[in-house]
Amino acid sequence: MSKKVTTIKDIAERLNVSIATVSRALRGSTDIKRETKLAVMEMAKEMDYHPNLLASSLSSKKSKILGVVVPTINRQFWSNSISGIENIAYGLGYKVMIFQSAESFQKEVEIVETLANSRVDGILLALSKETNSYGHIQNIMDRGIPVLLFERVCSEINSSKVTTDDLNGSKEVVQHLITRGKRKIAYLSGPMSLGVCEARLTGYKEAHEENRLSFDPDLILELDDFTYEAAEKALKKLWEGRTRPDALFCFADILAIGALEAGKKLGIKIPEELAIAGFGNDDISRFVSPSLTTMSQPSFEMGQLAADLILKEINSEEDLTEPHYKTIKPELIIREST
Amino acid sequence: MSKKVTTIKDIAERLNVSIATVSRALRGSTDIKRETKLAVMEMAKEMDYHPNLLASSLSSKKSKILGVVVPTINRQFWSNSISGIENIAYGLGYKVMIFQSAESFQKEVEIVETLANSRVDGILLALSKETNSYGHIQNIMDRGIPVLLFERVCSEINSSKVTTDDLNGSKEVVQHLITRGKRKIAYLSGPMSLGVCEARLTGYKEAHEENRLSFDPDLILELDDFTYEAAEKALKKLWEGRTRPDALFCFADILAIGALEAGKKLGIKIPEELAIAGFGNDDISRFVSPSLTTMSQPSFEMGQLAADLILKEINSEEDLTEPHYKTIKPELIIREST
DNA sequence: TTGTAGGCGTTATCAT
DNA sequence: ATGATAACGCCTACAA
Repeated sequence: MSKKVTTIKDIAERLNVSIATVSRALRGSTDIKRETKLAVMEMAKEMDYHPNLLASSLSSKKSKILGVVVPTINRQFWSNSISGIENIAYGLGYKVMIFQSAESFQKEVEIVETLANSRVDGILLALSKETNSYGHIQNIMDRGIPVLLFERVCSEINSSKVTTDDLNGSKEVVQHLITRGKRKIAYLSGPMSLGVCEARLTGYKEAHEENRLSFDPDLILELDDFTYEAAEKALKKLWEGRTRPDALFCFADILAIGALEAGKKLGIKIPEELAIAGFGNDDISRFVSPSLTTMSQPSFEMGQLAADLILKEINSEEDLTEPHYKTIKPELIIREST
Repeated sequence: MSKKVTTIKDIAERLNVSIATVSRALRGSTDIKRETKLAVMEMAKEMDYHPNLLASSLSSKKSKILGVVVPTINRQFWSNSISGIENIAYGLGYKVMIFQSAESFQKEVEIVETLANSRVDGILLALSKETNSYGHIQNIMDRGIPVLLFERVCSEINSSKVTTDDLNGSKEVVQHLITRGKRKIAYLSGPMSLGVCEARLTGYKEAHEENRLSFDPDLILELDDFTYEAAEKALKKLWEGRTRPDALFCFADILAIGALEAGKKLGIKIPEELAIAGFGNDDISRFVSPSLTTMSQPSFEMGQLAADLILKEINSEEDLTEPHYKTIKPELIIREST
């Protein structure tokens, strides 16, 4: 009993009209008689008709699907952004296909290719930390697929972009630490290949310059993994290093919390001996003790903005739309750890 | 300069072979001469050919896409499960389309319909908390689409299922609290419409029965929202209620942590005056203070298992495969809060 | 091993 | 307002 799936053709036959008419009626085309339209819709229901989106997409060359690529959905920033993207997309009739690159360049390349081959209408992408060549992205853009880079962007690609104001955000945190009287501020960074990391380093430097302070390059550590363990190791290294820091600014809350816990284990007084600040304002940051000072990134809104931008691009007639750049300001949340 | 996209037809023409040959060569069919195969692949590269997955799916009636529906990807349990699903699916050449029902029945219905219309090869679904009728699911199953329910399941649907052993897990936690000398154990539950919540309540009851203890129904609170705020309110209510609890078992870590923080604010000594236990072992649970006793759910593995099961179902010849039920045991993690 | 030809289910372009 | 009919790009018997 392989239940025959009804198609518009079946409906057309039963109604003695052409399949074109059925197609039009079903999609609410204007130039169609009220009665036929109703008849079609009724028959569709009666015959338990369900449109085949594949066929529709193939024919119309529009899939109504947005592809999203993030390093992982397991971190709050990313899952929040995705929610924001979905929120906007869904309202406009778009579906979202989500992929995780797991910080692997190879996987990112595969995913992007798959997405393109699936004929998604647009791709929202946050680069993996391994990514430092961009041919795969340029490729799909050349194929005519709109791309928007968000949060993890690069200057080599001329697409629309949505980013955090990392430079000023970072500067603000460091300024805050300086104001608190700290003078040996360490920076626990991610890999500098990431523009975000670099931008935050620049903010760190500018804050020092503006206060006519120098800083010890030894206090800048580049971590490969965003894990508690990596942060713990880094803290120990810093604490035993030639210049013992009196403050620690971390690239992400997860690192800050790893360091904070490690610091507590070592008996370091926080914030007196060592002030700690993070970036991201993950849920968890308000619950650790001492609670964590951090920059709040409006991740949900960033997702919304990104989706909004790319959808506008997709639905704009002209092929020649200039890429849009949007930067969102993070907000300093001062808590006990500083 | 609308760049013409090359198709297998173009390749065929350039090579003076038939479309069928090209199609076969590209998909590594066995009965094809080595040389022609190589020639085709070379030409494909030269002409910058990219397969159109839409067309392929339409024709083959296989999309190689799995649909996943969860309440939200913002909670660790769900994002971890999804990672597990993706992990397995990706390895077998399947893509994953992720949707969030946002706990809305209406949205769940729409999503399921969309997924079915997109001709996904299978759907992995965790019910929204609003869902208490299941016609939309039965429908797509009748349409021949494999469905697997995970974590949030129901007995009304006869599909494969992957669940946590909620009953025994819950019983174990409560037993643990009893062993600690607690006798007035409150249960902060989600809506009882969810099978998970009910199962954990049963575990709660059984633990009491096995210890020949009675419990006060007033100590069982049903929350609608999984938020810190909801938990805070609930705790206050319990604390001022007619029976003041000496322990609190929460349906999810997020509730436990909300209660824990609220308790601290009220000056309640944890665990002496009030022991608190959660469920899920979110990252955050080890960082709150006192750190949280909780049941660890292997969410990633559950996702893997779920994907594995449904993919087996999809790729099994017979249409008549019996649904599989798998239950995964959670593990008690004892920390300071009890 | 390769070619022919008829789908797959819609949309879109011309006519009428 | 409706109908024919050709795409859309690929797959797959069936033939050769």
